Amino acid sequence: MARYDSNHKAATRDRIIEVAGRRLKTDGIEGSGIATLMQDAGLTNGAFYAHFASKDELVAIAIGDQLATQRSKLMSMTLDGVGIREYVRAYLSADHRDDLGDGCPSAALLDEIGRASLAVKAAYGEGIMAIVDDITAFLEPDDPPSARVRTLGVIASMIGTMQMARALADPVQSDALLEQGIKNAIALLARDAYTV
Amino acid sequence: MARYDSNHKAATRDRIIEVAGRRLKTDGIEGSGIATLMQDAGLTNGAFYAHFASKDELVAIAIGDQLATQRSKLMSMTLDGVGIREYVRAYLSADHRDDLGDGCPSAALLDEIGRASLAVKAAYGEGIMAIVDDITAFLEPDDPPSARVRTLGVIASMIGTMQMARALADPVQSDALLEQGIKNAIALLARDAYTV
DNA sequence: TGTACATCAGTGAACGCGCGTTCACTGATGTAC
DNA sequence: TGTACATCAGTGAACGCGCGTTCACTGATGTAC
Repeated sequence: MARYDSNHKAATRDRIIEVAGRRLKTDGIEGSGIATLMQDAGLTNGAFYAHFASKDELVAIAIGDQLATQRSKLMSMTLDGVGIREYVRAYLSADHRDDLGDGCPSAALLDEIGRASLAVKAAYGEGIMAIVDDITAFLEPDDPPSARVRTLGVIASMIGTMQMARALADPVQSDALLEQGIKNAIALLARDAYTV
Repeated sequence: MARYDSNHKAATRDRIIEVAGRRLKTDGIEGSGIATLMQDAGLTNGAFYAHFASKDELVAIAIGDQLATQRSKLMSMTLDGVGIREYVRAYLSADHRDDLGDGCPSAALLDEIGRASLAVKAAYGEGIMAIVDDITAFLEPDDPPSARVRTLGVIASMIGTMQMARALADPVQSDALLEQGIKNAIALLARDAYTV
């Protein structure tokens, strides 16, 4: 193979992490094999261990990367009262429901993360809490200790709604649930913002 | 092997379904192998196909059975305003979070169900909707078409909260989230019951 | 009453396959002389 | 300028293992005569 410029290997590693994030969300952690992940990145299975110590390490990194991507997308929006409602509507949309690969890693993987290694859970916890902190800073700049957990509660509610919408085979029920989920999230956010 | 009385085989089948439900919730669908499931039931792998056509068939049946069990437990309670709050508190408790095997199949498996076969999703949809209908009949006996989806929304919210509580490695955050989830579920129920 | 046979739930070895992981090797390039 | 060697990202075959599934067989019992 060719000799590459100094950042080639790092770029390859980043590419693996990115395509792995997508594949994990589509097929699940246990449903995604090393050979498939590497093929997605245009490589063969053997090269994997030149970049990562184990599948578990990649899973932790890829989940952290997915959350970081979600976070920066979120931070590029204006999260005032209007912006947050827009975000809720986009999150609980049929488009998001039907697009696992581009979607939220929590909705795609949360119960598997609960069963995963401590390393994966730690990476997930850090990533989701960074998002929670950012949103909370927008919603309640005074940031009382209880504000973070209220934000987290709304997020958890939205994740459960999306998972349920994906599990229901009946599209009418699924669509109706998403609509209801939007109302619920907005109600909880209002409650959070204006009552203690 | 012995010749058994007429209901022996049906009893064995029921036992497999029951232990499979527990194992699936603990280890996930992809994480549970036939050999392990049969060992749990005190049998060897080969006997599996005398009872079920495939792993997928058992998964669909076991998930349906888990939901039916949950339903009958729920129906043995008085689901008035007080009873439903009690149920929410029991659902979003640390005990439930730490006991996968005896717990809610939705919280344990919902994202995997979303990726599963149509047969599994259909079994899940029927089971969860039966529960939703029962609860709705208690909460809003007039049963307007929108009442079911409001009940489903609260359930989905509780499921997401439980999954998040299980994914967080930090017990302080996890406990706080459960507390918040109880408040949220009760708020959504009140909203559902008294506003349109 | 005693013997031969049918029944059938369950056994356990085997099938091909994909898993995570290892490793000897490749081959295009940069460097040394 | 031309040749020999070092580098190293990536290849692809192989490892032992567990997967879902198949199947010839077991062996305790009930039935037939």
